[in-house]
This record gives sequence, C-alpha cells and structure tokens, in this order.
Amino acid sequence: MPMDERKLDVLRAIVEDYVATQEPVGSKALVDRHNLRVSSATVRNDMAVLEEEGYIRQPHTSAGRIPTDKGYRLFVDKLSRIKPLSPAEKRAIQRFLEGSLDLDDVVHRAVRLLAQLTRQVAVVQYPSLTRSTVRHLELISVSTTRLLVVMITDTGRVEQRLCELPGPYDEESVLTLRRLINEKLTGKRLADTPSLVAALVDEVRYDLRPAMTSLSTVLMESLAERNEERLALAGTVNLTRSALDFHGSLMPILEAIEEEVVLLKLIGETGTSGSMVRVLIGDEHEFADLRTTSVISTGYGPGQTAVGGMGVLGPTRMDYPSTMAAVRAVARYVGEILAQNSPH
Amino acid sequence: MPMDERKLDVLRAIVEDYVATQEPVGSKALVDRHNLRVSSATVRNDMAVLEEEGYIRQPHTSAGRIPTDKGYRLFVDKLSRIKPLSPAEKRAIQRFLEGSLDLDDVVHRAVRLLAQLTRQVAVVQYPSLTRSTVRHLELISVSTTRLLVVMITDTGRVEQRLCELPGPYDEESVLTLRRLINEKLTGKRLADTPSLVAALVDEVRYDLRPAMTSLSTVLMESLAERNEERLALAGTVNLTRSALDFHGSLMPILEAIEEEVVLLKLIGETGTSGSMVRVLIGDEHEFADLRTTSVISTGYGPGQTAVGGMGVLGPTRMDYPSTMAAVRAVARYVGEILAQNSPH
DNA sequence: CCTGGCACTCCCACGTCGTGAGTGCCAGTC
DNA sequence: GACTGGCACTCACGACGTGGGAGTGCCAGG
Repeated sequence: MPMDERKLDVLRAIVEDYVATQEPVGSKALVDRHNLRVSSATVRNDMAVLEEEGYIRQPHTSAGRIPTDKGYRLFVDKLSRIKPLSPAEKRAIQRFLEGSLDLDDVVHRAVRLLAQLTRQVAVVQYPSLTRSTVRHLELISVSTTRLLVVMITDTGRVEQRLCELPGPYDEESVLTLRRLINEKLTGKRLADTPSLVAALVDEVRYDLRPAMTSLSTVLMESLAERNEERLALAGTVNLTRSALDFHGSLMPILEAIEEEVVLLKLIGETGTSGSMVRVLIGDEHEFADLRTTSVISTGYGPGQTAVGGMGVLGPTRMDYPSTMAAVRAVARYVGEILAQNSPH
Repeated sequence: MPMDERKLDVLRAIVEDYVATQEPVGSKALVDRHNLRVSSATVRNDMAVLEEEGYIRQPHTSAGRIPTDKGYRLFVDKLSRIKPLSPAEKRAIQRFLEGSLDLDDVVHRAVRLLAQLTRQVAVVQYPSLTRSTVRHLELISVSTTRLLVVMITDTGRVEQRLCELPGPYDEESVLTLRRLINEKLTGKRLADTPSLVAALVDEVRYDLRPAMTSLSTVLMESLAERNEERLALAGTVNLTRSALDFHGSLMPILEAIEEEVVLLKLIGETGTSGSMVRVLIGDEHEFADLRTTSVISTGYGPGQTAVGGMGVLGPTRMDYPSTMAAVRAVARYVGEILAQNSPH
C-alpha cells in the first residue's frame, strides 16, 4: 500500500524534532513547529498508526513519541536528501586537507576533520594494503646478515620489515635480489603477490636461494599478518555529549572503539560499493552491544575503486542528512588528494 | 617536627581503604580492618590532626575521611613501597612483549599491556627521534625526479619522506648522494644532525648541488616538523569504571587524551630522569581540567638514557603502589626488547 | 595519653503527592 | 469520510518531608 503522504510528513517532522531537541515529541509541539495544515488531534491519529506500524514508539504512556530504528531507516531511505554542504564548508575542508605532508598526515587530518564536522566519533581506515599496488621494493643492508625490506605502495603507504639472512651477503648480491624482486612485483596488486613471491625463489641464482627464501618468508608475513589494517580515530570527546543516548554507560562504545577488529567490520569497505554512503542503524549491524549506535561509512580512494573506508559512529538519534553529507565530502576530498599524490 | 608514627599508619590505612572501597572511611571501620592497636576514639583524634594539617578531609560533616592530594603525595613519597610484581606477572609481561615483530608492534603491545595491568588509560610515546641515532639513510628513486628518503634509527623507528628533485638524476648520482649522506650522518644523534645536514651541500660535486639542496631541505623538515612525537593510547574503556571520580563528566580527560600535546607534556620524558617513576597527583601538573587526575610515568630506552616516555592516567584515587610497579616493569621490559633489537 | 560513652550532625534512601504534558476516544462539523 | 475540539485519564518527574544510620567531637575517667 502506498504510504499516506501526510503520515510521512509527520514521521519526518518527528525525526527532525527529536534529533534536534533530544526529547520525545508530542502532537501539539509538532503542529506548532512544522506547518502541517491540520490539528493536533489529526496528528495524534496518524501517530497512532505510525506506532502500530513500528516506525515510532512511546518511551512510556503519556509521553511523546520517538522514532524507532525502523523509523530512522525509512527516514534515511525515503524522507531525507543528503544535505549539501555550504561552499564555505567545502572550501574549509579542502583547505584543511591540502596542507598534508604525507599519507599519515592526510589520514590524521581527515579523521579529525570528520570528527569536528559531524561532532561524532570518526574512524578512517588506512589505505588497505591488499587493494594497493606495489610501487617499489627496497632492500637496505642494516648489517651483513640483516636486511630492511621497505615496500612502497601507490597510495603512499610504506611498510617496512626486518629480515634475518641465513648468512652474510655482499652488497652486490643484495642488489641482484633487489632488482629481481622489483622486476617481478612492481605494479602488481598486493592481493596477487603471494603467488608471485612464492615463485621468486626458483628464479634466482643457486647461491642466493637461502637469502631469497628468507626474504620471501618475510614478504609473505608482511602480506598476511600485517594485513591487520590500521585505523585512525578521533572525536571520542563527542561521546560525552551523547552519553544519555547510550543509556548512561559509554562502556560498550568505548570497548568497540578500542577493538580495531570491530571498527574494521563496521566501517571497513566490504565490496566495491563505489561512492555510496552506507548507513547502519542500531541493530542492523552485528554487534549487540552497540544496539543504540549507528554507523555512517563510505569508501574512499584515488579513483573509482575504494582503497579504504571511513565513517563515524554515533547514537541512532543523530542528524543523518548532515552526517552523511560530511562523510561523503571528506571521502571525496581525501580521494582527490590521494589521486594527486600518485598519478598512475 | 617528626610526624607521629601512628598518625602515619592511620593515613596509610585511610588511603588504602579509600582506594579499595571508593568510599569515605570512618574511624570505626579503620580499627576493624587494620590492626591498629588503639580504639576508634584515638583514631578520631589523629584524624582530626591529619585533617588540620591538610592530609585528609571530610566530604561533609559526619562523613568519613578521604585523602587530599597532599595526603596522596605523602603516601606515595613516604608510606608506600612500590609493590613488586609476582613472578607470574613478570613472566606474563615478558611473554606478551616477546612476540613483537617490529617497533610499531612493541609499542602497541606495550600500551595495551599497560592499560590491562593498571586498568587505567595508558600512553606510550614512540621513541623520540631527537634522542635516537641514525642507523642508515636510504634514497629510493620513485621516478626520475622523485626520491623517497627513508631514515632508520637505532630504535627501529623508520621515517620516510618524499623529495621532489629540481631535475632528473640518474641512478649513479643518487648512489653518490646516498653514500655521502650515510658517511656523514650514520651513527650521529638526530639532535646533532641539523648542522651536519647544512654542511652536506658544500661537500658534494657541483652538478649534484641542486639535488642535495632539495634533499637537505627535506631532511631538515623531517627533523623539525616531524618532531611532533607520536603516541599510542589504550584503555579508555577503563574510564567508565572511574566515571564517578571525575565528578561524572569524562569530558576533560577525553579531551586531554585527544590532544597529543597535552599527553606529551604529561608523560613525555622531560630530562634524563633515568629509571625513576614519576608521579603527578591532581593539580601538581599544569592542566586545570585534570585536577582529579593523576599521572604515573617513566622513561624507557634501550640503555640508561630514555628515548621516550610511557605512563598511565587515572583518578587521583588510584592504587599507586601497584600502578607504579606496573609502569616500571613494562618500561623495563620494553627497554630490554629495544636493546635486543638494536645491539649498538 | 588513651578509652568508653554520649549527644549531635547531616547525608541519603524512601515514600508521598501535586503538576503538567501528552494521550486516546468520541461526538460533532464540513 | 476525514478532520476537529473537547474531555477524562495516565504517568514521569520534581518537591517535600521523614527516619535511620554512620560518623564525628568532646569530655570525663583510667
């Protein structure tokens, strides 16, 4: 059945008012603040229906109504347009991100910016290794039996790892190894490298095999273990403003925030969702402890494909249109900066 | 005047009980739980004196006493010995830290461990660049006009930075530059490098001067700007347990925690305080917002000199002996690991 | 110098109660 | 049939009052 037009207006009004005031909203207040052209009694009838359908609920009898998760969902899907940022805001974002020195700096600035714009907890995932490509691999002799392996990706991310060699090798051997590795790996997507690395050992002179074996072990480790993605976080202060929304205890969110795995599942890009902003409301995600938390996230990257995710966590009662706009904008600008720094 | 022995016992008992129970402690409870060999009336007299001298206070009339900052200070300085950890704990610490792969990993593990042991917010400063020495500098051609400068320090910290060259240079020139830079800088303390870097330009063949100028600029920047120290943080969840101690609002601490500058001032090593554990109680530090917060910190490093600081923040009412023990132990083991990884 | 006793203080938990915002329902109107 | 005004009803919430109990200060006696 097509949902009654006015009923939707009422729901929208309830969501907007509740988000703004943080208090259950009653029929009288609604007709006052929004120019619905009907009386409060009519609104009451609509609200009764909305409640029956599960979009709103009363905290207790004779209190106003508040949206349910289902209500927010409808609001986000149908009733709101992502609020475009003002030109001034856009300029501010751009200016703030432009001064960045390196990848670390970009990520840090982005996450702070996001926290500040949304006044929520912000998370930015570092560009994922597996979805980057190898730009260069360098071997640096630290001592005669120790090499530092430095891998640079196209997103500017640099990984380094110490490698213990089975015996001493001279400078020239190291150079040979370096050349070979770069020949085979440069330009390859990291996801594809494990098989390539495995094949390296067979390509090399007999006397260099032990060294290459050690190296490939280290490389494999980098690709596997180090696949633990890194995260940057900001805006935990904002939790204090919303303490009430989390029925008083900040523990669950603080716990989730410290657990990188949880955050990654929440904001990490799952597929190639492109430039879509994803919204998870309340228990739409898998973490029971975060029942009253919503997650707004999106992917970002230098081109069309995402190399990482970013987003914010906040109470289900949050300003979805603005938050979504901010997340989308920051992701977009970060993508642009990454593209500038690594013309492919 | 020499402080009366029993009065000190009473103060100690008050601190210990208050820390344990989180409630003002009365004269009756004191004589019950600790075997002071006197009556509650006597204890009351002592408490009256202690209060007059400013070591304890009553939240309100007819309530028990709680220690003041001055009381905690006396307790820490005179009345408590750092509680040695059990062998089991020591083994656990060692085992936990031993599996570390690289510096990042050591720091992360250390900070988590510290948070877990003390049940407070833990902070670890990455080994400070200025107090490290250069182990190796590597130049990597990313394109013909771009070099990646990678600096490895004796603490295992790796800094990288992109350098835009004024024109194209061939592989051999880069090698020459690399050799020269390493000759001059390897083994030097980073604090001493600025003057050395400045001198580099004059040492080089005429045709390489423009490149060397760019490089030295980048190096100087690394040393200056990048001197912004990095931090790792863990255990914010523990704040929820102590919410009451911060008169309800976690905002000030959360704010401080996000402000790296503040944290650095609090736990960063100021001088060469050696292996001492430093304790700042309440408003002994400079941040008015953290009046109810104490800071336990110490330096750590591969040898005698500290390359960084670590510590915990918690309510003034905390278990000082245990916390100090944990901080000292973790710092010690981290130092050992750093020493292992970089035999000088 | 210590102790038992006693009067005093005052926080806190608990129960009571009035108030007001908000509702559901119903009869009346366009 | 959809909307409106009116009315009785429901409860959360804050104010107020009260009793109990933990803890203190003081004093006189050992």
